Amino acid sequence: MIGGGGMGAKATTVYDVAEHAGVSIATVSRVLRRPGDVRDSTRERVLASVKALGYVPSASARGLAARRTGVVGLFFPDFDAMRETTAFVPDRSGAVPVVADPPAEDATGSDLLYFDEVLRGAEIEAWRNGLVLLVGVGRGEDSLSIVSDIAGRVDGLAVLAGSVPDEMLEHIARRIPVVLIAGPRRDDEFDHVSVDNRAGMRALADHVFDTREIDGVLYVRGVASTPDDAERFDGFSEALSARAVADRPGLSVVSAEFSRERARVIGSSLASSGHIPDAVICANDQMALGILDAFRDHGVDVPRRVLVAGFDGIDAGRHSEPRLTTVEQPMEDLGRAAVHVLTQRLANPSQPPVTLRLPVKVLVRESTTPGPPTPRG
Amino acid sequence: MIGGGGMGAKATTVYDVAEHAGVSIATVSRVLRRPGDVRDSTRERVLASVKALGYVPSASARGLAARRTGVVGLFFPDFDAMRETTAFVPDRSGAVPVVADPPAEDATGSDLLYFDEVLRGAEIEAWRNGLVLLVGVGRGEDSLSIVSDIAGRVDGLAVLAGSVPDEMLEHIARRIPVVLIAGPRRDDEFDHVSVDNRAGMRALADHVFDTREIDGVLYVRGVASTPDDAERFDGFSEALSARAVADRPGLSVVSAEFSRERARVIGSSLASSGHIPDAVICANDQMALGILDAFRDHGVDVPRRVLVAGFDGIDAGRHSEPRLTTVEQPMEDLGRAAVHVLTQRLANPSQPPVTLRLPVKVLVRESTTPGPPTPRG
DNA sequence: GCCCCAACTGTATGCGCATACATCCTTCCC
DNA sequence: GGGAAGGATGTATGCGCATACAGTTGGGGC
Repeated sequence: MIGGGGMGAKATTVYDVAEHAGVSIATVSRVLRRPGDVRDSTRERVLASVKALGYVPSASARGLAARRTGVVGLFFPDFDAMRETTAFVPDRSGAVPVVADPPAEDATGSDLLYFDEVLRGAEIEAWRNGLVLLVGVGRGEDSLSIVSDIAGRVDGLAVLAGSVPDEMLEHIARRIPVVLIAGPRRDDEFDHVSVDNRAGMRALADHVFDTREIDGVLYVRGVASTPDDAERFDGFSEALSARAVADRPGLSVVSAEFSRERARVIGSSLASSGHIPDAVICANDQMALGILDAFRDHGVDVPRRVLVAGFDGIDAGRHSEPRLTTVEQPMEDLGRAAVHVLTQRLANPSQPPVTLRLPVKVLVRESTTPGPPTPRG
Repeated sequence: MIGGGGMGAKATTVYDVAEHAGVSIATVSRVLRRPGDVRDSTRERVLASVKALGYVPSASARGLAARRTGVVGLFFPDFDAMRETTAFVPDRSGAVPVVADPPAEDATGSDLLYFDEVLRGAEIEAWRNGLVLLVGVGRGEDSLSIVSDIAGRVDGLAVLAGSVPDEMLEHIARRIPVVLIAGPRRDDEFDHVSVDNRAGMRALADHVFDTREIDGVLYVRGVASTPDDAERFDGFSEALSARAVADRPGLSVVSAEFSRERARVIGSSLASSGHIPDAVICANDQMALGILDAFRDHGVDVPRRVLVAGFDGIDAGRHSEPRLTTVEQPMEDLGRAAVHVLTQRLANPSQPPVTLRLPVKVLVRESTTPGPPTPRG
């Protein structure tokens, strides 16, 4: 029986293959690990036995003996954690519903897409180095045991900064190399990979201020305790103070905690109070989209009445009306860079801590481009 | 030194912890595996040593001893394989480019997004079962060794149907359970998880034919050798033959191999020849988008002159002009179902092969909705 | 005060493979 | 044809943990 997989009859091992091929287990092992060390005729005989017996080497045993697993881990929190608490129940109904699907603005929760790209990059770079990628998603209180579990399975671990307490990171780092993704440069011994939040926001703000005369600007912060938010705000402040006092815009700052909905509320009260600034710059795209939502609802013309810009380069920003000017982060490269740094450290454990700053790019779109609107399509 | 991770000084083991805590390794193991079996005072002492020494259990050793890894694998091919052959080279330039980002139709290559959702579902279901997810992406000729490698690391493997030769699957299945995703019901011993392609396309075609009088219809196939394509075509044929001969549309069939570009070429020649059917139904969204591209270029009005529909529910179809009517596949549920089935089989290896058919949904959008165009935004 | 049982803890072993080292077999050269 | 230098293969061991089983301890009942 083919589908019986591994249970019941125990899986075949090197010993089985060795006996079947009439060689020692060392030879079997060599055929699989360093085929060149084995005579052609022997190798073929062993491979025939491997096929005949359906032999697949146990990575556990291999990892134990070789003291390395060939796996790198990627860990990030699931901001959307509470979404799926239900057990999976197969639905066997046969009817196919036919429903109208009216145009709607993009759903939120695009954080996951963010990770998807990082993950893809990590997988690519892992593959290029002959490694396999293990993904771990932290959910609530289990997070700690999950990271630890994963740490035991891999040769190196990439962790989204802030998703794991420092204490745990240090614990893990005593066993394997750890690289932090999207974290700030900190005064620690970890390797880091991140984007240049400060320079990106600086460039974005400069662009907005250069587009036309801005008397008042609103900066919408995210969660102030996060490094990303802090760095972006620094970049913004820098742009502001770089301008001559004469044409330096008046500044208001408010926080919407990276939430589209909260930003929408803020935008609404702004619009209905009539105190609309000349530009709104947000620490991420979700909040910028929330601002756009509110302004559209209140008939506030973007970009003619007010310029709006975000940060991240999420997909939804390419489909909004108007399309959103933003700072594009190289998500996939973040993932690649993380694994890249891990392999470097694995190859050379004693090298000093590395910090990679990936460059970003300002994408100018209609939300900060006054003038004749670009025709769609 | 914290960042030194695992190299050089060898990682701490149960033996170290046991000695530090003044107990035997069995007790250390029990503290981690079945805390209830150990006296409170002992447990606390051991845990203190674990923390003090930075102990993280080796999953390799654990897996070897316990004969299970606690990992499930997900394997799929990278259709976009040749994209990233370059090594990752960190870019350290400090300048932030500011570039205009004109509206553009979505890039292709959305296949990956397809997998992203499956992956997410698989991860969720794995987590719910106390498992970890290992992802493998097949690329070219390495694919075979990659699958085999992964098979050695996991307790069960979910594989996208068609991405691995049957021979290899059977080989692997002698060691661990294998579930095929999106494959057809076949006469084999594997477990299967797929969507109801036939019923979905049947419902889609019925919808199109019911929308208004269709005299001539073009069906655009994908790669005819794939099960998905075959099942969808069956569903389409079924819808056709279910109609009274009197109002059964004339049929043309052509293949664009699931490619947007090829479909665009087909659409162009159609438009310039003047032989435009009343409806075009495509075996996937990418091809439907290609048709839309061509018709737009040639000024053919969709949906007034011709109805167009696709299959898959990819994101780009929600942003096209007009938006694309399609059959939405529950990608995430596919991933969840696959892992669900795996856990079932792991729990009960002797159960008969399972086939799960997930329901689909027809999303009716403007590409098949004649009448006043829905205002955007 | 003694015995028995339950709750703990320790000892010993094997999981399946990689690999250092020993052994045996070829070739090749003088 | 003898021997040396590799080349090919076999032998023995340990990787770190889970666990069956043996051993120890502490109470409780009589």
